[in-house]
Amino acid sequence: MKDTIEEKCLTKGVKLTDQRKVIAKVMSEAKDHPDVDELYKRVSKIDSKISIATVYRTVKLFEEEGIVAKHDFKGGKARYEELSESHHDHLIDVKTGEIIEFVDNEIEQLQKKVADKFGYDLVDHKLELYGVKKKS
Amino acid sequence: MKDTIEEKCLTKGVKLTDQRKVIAKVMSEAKDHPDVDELYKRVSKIDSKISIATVYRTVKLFEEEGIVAKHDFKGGKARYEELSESHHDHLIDVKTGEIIEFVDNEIEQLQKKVADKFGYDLVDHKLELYGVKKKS
DNA sequence: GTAGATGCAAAGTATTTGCGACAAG
DNA sequence: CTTGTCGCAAATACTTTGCATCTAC
Repeated sequence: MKDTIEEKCLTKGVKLTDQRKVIAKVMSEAKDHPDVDELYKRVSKIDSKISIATVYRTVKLFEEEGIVAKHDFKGGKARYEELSESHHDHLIDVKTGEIIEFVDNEIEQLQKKVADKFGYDLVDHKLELYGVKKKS
Repeated sequence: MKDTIEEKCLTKGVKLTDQRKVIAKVMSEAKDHPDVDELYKRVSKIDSKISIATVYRTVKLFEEEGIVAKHDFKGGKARYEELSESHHDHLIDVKTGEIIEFVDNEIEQLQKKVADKFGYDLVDHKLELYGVKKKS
């Protein structure tokens, strides 16, 4: 049930090198949404011989295999997170950069309906809310 | 009522140079969501002396002034569109790249509700649907 | 007249890639 | 073995910037 990234690689026939294992571990443990630079820093602490090119190649590979999700939040840098079975969207605090994950099935349904209305089948979607904490 | 980009510049105290007028015109006439390269091409046809640096500087300025919207759709390049009073979201055909604009007030309301639930005031949001045309 | 805009080319970022050496299946 | 991966540095792609010149207001 708890499909780790490593297990998914085996399933999908992705060769499991030492480097990939380290990167998989780092991504699994990440509670945030790190960019490649950040991943590289964390990975380097475990194995300083891993190059940033490998990190780039690996996250791209994982993304193509549907193992991790890539986000292009504001800021130019792509950020990644492990893909779990439970889909969620993001609420981003524009002041602090903090990211809150949420799910809203009602919105999900409406999205399907909209796509349907235009004659499309939804293959993916992205919903980002940008907000500021209330005074209250 | 029909605030042109030029009029908005005057209102906001943005200096109206010849270059900016040309860029404003091109953006106003664009029915699609061009990236800077594409804008530069169109602008060049009108005045070939305008540099791409100016296009970059101008779209950035317009964005900061709230005159145009910047989108980071898949593909690395930022794409722009004139901001009209009517907000809308995007449905992107993953096969053709075609972009359909839509509005769904129900979804808009739910977004506010979600932000509210977490104690946030919504300042912006981004909703992109990616789909493929149905066989039907 | 003066603050701000432009063009050009050089400098930044973020990401990708060619290549010889190397390792997983 | 053989195919695919890695590290490295060079190359790309997109965007920003320093500086001297020019222009809208």
